[in-house]
Amino acid sequence: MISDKAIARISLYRRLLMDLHKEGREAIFSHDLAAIAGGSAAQVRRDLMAIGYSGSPTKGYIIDELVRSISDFLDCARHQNVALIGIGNLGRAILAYFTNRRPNLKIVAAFDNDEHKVNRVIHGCRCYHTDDLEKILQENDVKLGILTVSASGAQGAAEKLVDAGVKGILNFAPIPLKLPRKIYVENVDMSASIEKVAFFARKGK
Amino acid sequence: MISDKAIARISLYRRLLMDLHKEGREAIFSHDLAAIAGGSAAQVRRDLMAIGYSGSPTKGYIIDELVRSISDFLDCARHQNVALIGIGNLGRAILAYFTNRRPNLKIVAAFDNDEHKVNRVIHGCRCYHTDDLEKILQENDVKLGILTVSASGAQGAAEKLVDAGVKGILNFAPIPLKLPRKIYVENVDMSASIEKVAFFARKGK
DNA sequence: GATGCCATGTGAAATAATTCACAATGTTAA
DNA sequence: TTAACATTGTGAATTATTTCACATGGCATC
Ligand SMILES: NC(=O)c1ccc[n+]([C@@H]2O[C@H](COP(=O)([O-])OP(=O)(O)OC[C@H]3O[C@@H](n4cnc5c(N)ncnc54)[C@H](O)[C@@H]3O)[C@@H](O)[C@H]2O)c1
Ligand SMILES: NC(=O)c1ccc[n+]([C@@H]2O[C@H](COP(=O)([O-])OP(=O)(O)OC[C@H]3O[C@@H](n4cnc5c(N)ncnc54)[C@H](O)[C@@H]3O)[C@@H](O)[C@H]2O)c1
Repeated sequence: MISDKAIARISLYRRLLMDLHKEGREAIFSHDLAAIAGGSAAQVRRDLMAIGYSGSPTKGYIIDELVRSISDFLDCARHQNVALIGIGNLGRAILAYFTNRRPNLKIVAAFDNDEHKVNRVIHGCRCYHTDDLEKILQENDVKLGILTVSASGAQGAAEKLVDAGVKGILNFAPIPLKLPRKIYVENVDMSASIEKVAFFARKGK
Repeated sequence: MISDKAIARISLYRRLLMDLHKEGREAIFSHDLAAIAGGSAAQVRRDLMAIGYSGSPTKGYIIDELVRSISDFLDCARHQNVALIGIGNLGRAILAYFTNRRPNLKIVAAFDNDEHKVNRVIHGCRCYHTDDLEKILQENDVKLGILTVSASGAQGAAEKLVDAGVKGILNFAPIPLKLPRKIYVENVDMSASIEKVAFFARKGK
């Protein structure tokens, strides 16, 4: 099985390649992509090996073909719907950002338990009360969730998502979730990130 | 040298331990902390070995002592000032969040190149024009930066930070920065994170 | 049409991270 | 007092990830 680090890099490659493609660039060598992505050429080649795309030793990788290969590998055939739980500061920022960005992943519904936030439309996304979560998720075939509720609500909200059939969660709350093993959870721990920066900026890596 | 993954976990341990301390808990065993933090007992013990704190085989780790040990290890003696560049949706969410949260890391100034955003005070933080960045950072002895500008502005803004003496950057822009090796950069790539979730939720890990 | 050049793809080696497993230790209970 | 017990700290083993290094092959140049 491919590592999650590799998937993150491949996702980054795609984004960078799409930019290059827009600028009219047609092909790229592993060491150039590595320089742009901040890795090594060997690592780029290994990652691309995993997705089963072959470049040519003389031209390198043909950018539009490679982007397509990455998409075949990463994306689901049909697009996947995403729910966002917790329409606070961070949740709204994420809503604004993801709107019309990745065609393959679409935030189709947002939830909060604060009455002031439900029944509004924020950045084109309808907001519901968490009480309606299971119903709305099943209506929209949602299998992915982004969790941006406060720490105290995170575990409960995550369980609601799982009960509603969600298979993967991107968790921004600063606590680990206890969920069945089969649910894939990715934690984004910004507090740890800034502390890492403070530590290594001081001590050197 | 200690790994950056270990630092992230240690930062998480501290947060969890502080919560437990508030709830009145006095001591904890490695396997209990592991269960809460979502890791293995052996890993907890290894991590704590790195910071030089020893528990007792019968009581486990004394929580307030351990928190102090972690802080001695992670934190700078004096608190460290942080600058935030890019007062957009994400920047404001981060400002709101970090205000009065970590006493040791304080966002003391925010910057943007949009005239509408400068000279305001957002969540208690004064906003300046990026033209004044170097001056303000040196006046406030800022060595850390959080970068939340749009992708197109990220490289330039990062260079401004480095010129102003910043040693570590937490980068939310979706492109890798090209900076001198000695600058520590931590990238938070939310797009890659959600694509990871989509991938592994579908394929299984 | 040979030759040199350069980049790919990939086994193998190296390095990094995690887990195993157990001696050492202090506590409790008989 | 002593035996049984649970947990720590840590060398060693294991597993994961990255890097090395080179055979292979296409293309330009002579
Ligand atoms: N904003 C940041 O920069 C930042 C940084 C690090 C971590 N986080 C974490 O991200 C999460 C969100 O942060 P934020 O700044 O947006 O917080 P916030 O307080 O602005 O928003 C939290 C939202 O969650 C809602 N909520 C709380 N409990 C809920 C529940 N059980 N069900 C449904 N909705 C619920 C609240 O009504 C609120 O709208 C928090 O867990 C926070 O710790 C945020
Ligand atoms: N919001 C999210 O959920 C999210 C998710 C993933 C990545 N990001 C990334 O985080 C960054 C910020 O996202 P956002 O949603 O806050 O965007 P935003 O457009 O709301 O804010 C960007 C801010 O940066 C400022 N800016 C642009 N160029 C600048 C420069 N050279 N100097 C100073 N200020 C400058 C703009 O004036 C604006 O205020 C972007 O790079 C985005 O790609 C955001």
